[in-house]
Amino acid sequence: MSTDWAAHDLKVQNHHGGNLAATSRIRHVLIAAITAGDIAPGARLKEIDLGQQLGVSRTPLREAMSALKAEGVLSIGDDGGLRVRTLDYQDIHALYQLRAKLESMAAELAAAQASPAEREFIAEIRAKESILVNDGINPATLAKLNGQFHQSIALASHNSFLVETLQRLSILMVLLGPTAYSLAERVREIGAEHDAINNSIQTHDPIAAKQAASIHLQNAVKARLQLIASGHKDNID
Amino acid sequence: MSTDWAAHDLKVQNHHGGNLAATSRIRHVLIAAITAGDIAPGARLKEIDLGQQLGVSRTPLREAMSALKAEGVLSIGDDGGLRVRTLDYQDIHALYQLRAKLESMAAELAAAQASPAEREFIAEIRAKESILVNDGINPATLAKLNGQFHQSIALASHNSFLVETLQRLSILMVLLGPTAYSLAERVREIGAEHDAINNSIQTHDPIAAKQAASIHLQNAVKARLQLIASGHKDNID
DNA sequence: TTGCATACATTTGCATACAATATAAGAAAA
DNA sequence: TTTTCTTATATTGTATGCAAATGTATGCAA
Repeated sequence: MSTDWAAHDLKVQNHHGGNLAATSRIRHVLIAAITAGDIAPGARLKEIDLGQQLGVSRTPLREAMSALKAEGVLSIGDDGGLRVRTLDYQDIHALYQLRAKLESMAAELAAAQASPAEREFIAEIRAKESILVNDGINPATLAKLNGQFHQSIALASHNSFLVETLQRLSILMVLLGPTAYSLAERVREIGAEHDAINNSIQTHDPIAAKQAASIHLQNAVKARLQLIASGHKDNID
Repeated sequence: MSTDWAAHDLKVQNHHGGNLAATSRIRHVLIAAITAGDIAPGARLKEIDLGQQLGVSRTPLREAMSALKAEGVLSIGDDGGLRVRTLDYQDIHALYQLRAKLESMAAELAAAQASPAEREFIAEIRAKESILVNDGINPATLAKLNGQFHQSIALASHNSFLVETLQRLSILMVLLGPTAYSLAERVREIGAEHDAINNSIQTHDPIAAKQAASIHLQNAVKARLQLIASGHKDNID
């Protein structure tokens, strides 16, 4: 395996005082590496190797892994070693099923009680996304914007635990493989579905929003299953 | 503050191989201490003191705290110190709102697709609970059985992420204070509500199960708010 | 060849030591 | 008295070393 994925650094987003450096950074780097496919699900993470590649000692590394284990990203395999969690067919269904329920709940609540500023914010993200789609921007950018769209809706639900939970589930999505706004066809569909959600929110229609989000996720899992079946491998919404 | 809560030990429930000793144990002890009210929300956790009381060094302690932070039980306060998370009025609403959605989802799925064995298991727990209620058993035992009831339903949903998420939320419930099956009146109501859920599951009626679970949680939050208003302090379902 | 046992190597778990940073207290100057 | 600078102390962050546990390989015997 190449060792260059340690290059997944990023400005340490330490807004006020938090756990500035290592532990938090390691967590992000590991997630990034998994997202990029540099570390595959099932791969065993050995503390010493990992520490050397990341340039940190085992102590903060273990803390990061402890957190990731709690989040369900890592798990202890049959051999006792810590591994990247693997999702089987049933897990994929379960994950999407739960996300569908929660995303539609978020959309419903957002449509009912988002503030004007929040509605505008959601609309702006959707507009940006729409433009980028037409420009044929790279998948990674679209995936990021997609995440922002969903998160802005979650935030507008004004339910912090819903936000946390969806955040957690979206991290688990990386276990399905690299994101794939690479299928032009599906990209268009996603745009239309996002539009439906956004419109419902803008018109204060909770029922429609809930419905639209539900359909969106239903199509997402369908697309995912197609990808799996075709062995094509790639992550969609 | 008394230091005797370190006595919250417990047989190391290490069924196959897990993290037998310190890190895992610390996590449980801390949760138990918070549940019992020995450590109040908002309290700052200082590594050295804590380590001495628990008889462990800071390293495993930090790992446990790192995990609890990821789970949302602990959070970093304004001063940068790690504290037990405090829930404000809105948080309580949000927590119950999310639980309501997920518990009803679990009940719905369980009613639709639980195996015969799973249905029997759920019914047995309910029966046990019913007997204990009539015997006037202590609140702690009832709370434990209540947890088993809800968990057995979650498991019967056959959605592992739903199980994980509900598990996580139920841990956060400890932040609301000590459990309170101490209100005789509410105990009876809970029994009736559990019966409704159980019956719907036994008769394979997903819609009724969903409805019953939803009502159950709605009443739970109402009871909780009453407790808060009366300053009576005590945890209900 | 298969099963088992023992020895070896690897890896994790924990503790201690060290470093850096934040906090509080106190003294000096305005 | 108030403010600020300094110093001391408390607390968290990181590294390393050691011990225990666990997986793995090798060899022997059936």
